[in-house]
Amino acid sequence: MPHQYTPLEKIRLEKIHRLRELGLEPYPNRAQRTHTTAEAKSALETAEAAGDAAAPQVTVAGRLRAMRPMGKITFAHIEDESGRLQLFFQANTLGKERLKQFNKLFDLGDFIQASGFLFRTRTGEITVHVQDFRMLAKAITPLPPAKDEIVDGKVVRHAVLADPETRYRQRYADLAVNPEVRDIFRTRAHIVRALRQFLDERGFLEVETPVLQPIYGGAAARPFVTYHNQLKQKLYLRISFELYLKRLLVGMFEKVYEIGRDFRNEGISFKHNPEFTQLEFYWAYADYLQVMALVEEMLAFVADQVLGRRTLTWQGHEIDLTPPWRRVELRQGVREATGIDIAQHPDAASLAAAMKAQGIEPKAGAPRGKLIDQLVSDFLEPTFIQPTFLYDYPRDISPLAKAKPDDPQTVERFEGFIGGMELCNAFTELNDPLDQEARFLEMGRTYAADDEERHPIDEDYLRAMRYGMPPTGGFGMGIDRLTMLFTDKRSIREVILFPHLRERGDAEPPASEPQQP
RNA sequence: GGGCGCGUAGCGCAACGGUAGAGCAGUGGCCUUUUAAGCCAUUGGUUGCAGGUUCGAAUCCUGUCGCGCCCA
Repeated sequence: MPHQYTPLEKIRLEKIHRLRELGLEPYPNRAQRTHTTAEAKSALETAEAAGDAAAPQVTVAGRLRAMRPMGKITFAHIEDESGRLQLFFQANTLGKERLKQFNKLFDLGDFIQASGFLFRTRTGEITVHVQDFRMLAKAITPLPPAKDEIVDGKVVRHAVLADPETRYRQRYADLAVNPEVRDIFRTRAHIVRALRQFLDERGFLEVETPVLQPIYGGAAARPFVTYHNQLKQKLYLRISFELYLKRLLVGMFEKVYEIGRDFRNEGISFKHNPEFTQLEFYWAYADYLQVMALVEEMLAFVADQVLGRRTLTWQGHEIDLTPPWRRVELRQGVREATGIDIAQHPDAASLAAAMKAQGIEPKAGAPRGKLIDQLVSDFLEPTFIQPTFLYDYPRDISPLAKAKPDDPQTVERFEGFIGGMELCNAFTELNDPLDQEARFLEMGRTYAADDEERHPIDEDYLRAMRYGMPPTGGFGMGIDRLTMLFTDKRSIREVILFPHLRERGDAEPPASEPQQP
């Protein structure tokens, strides 16, 4: 269905028509910007500092964000990515007709260009005395008006776009009127840059592995399924990179990492988006304790780079990322929190009975590992506000981790928590192909055929393991959640540019449905 | 998946059973140092959608769609 223009939009369409009648192209191909608004301001400050008599001449460009026509003069503000700048339009300089064109045919939200000399107004604000101006791109739809008022030095925003649904569905409008939202994504980029720098400096090689995989694995999650028409082959969008990155260790790379998108066909919540960004690295000849030390160093480095300090405030909590982080052994942590010693309960039935005895309702039909997972999620995770490593996990929820030499029921694995949120997961990688095969088979028996976390066996991965993989420490971390911590956001949707929402009735249906397997 | 809440003009909101409103934005006018500029006038609504109760529904009820929060 074609767009129905609103009355406000129709007025602007009419203005486009009038601009063209006047020979003023509302969508010219090129701009002539000489200075960003920030550069223009510093140009004047530099000239003033040098005692320069001549005012700097600039051409600036940006979105019109405020207009104050006052008879024979008009004040306006434009905004570009570097900030805002005031423009001064005067009938004496431009002529009455040109001023009227600006007042009548230019609207808030339009991209414009203005040329002139810089000066300071009576109040001292750096301003362009406009000698020429032109439309760069006419906005037909009015942006939600966001007026800022400075009260006691604080910016008070009036009537800003705040509805979360509109903000996520029309992120472009959100970004256009809410500069602090743009800052979130600058921080996010900075975090990723710092992670790359840290790993690159330590000899890690950045690689790219398949997103489309014939067999999914490496995590406990349901995949998205797609289909290659010509190969007549079912493919899965990856749920993790793990099995491919470890194949690279077989291939003699010793330190590899990948930053990319994982896809999990699961519920959407304030901390889950169906596609999310993950960092995984694998480090040959290292174990999970070395990985632990590297990780706390890495996050302290990121904090230094991004925040310039090692503490951050998240949802009212002062969080200190300075190493070393608190370390909690899982068995001991569970025992202290619940009074249950999981080592005394080697099977699900026994553990479930112990939980009931403590007044905890065990998840029906869950295997032992999932019951332990339940205890961790309910009793430990929420208490891990300061950075905490929880280590030594039960074997049966960790099919890719290596058992402890003295305790075959427990694997060398840790998870990192901050702000009560799981942030990362790591282990000494299982590199014994026979044990790995046994684990896969074990998973197949333990999990019901319809369990979403039951995985098909990746025979090619086992083949790779049989060629030999060195002892290795591996690591995975959610970049989205890390960004939430660094930007003090409670919802993952605030740190993803275009989060997934349920389809609205007004969406255009695709020309043809994608082919289904 | 369950519970609670929200959906009113482009935006942020009011009206909570009795004529749908004010502000900002818009439109017309006045205004040569403003900055939520000001002043005068003015346009704009199938109150998410579909039913029901009622003399009368934005308001109460049911369903539905979307979003948010809490829980699983």
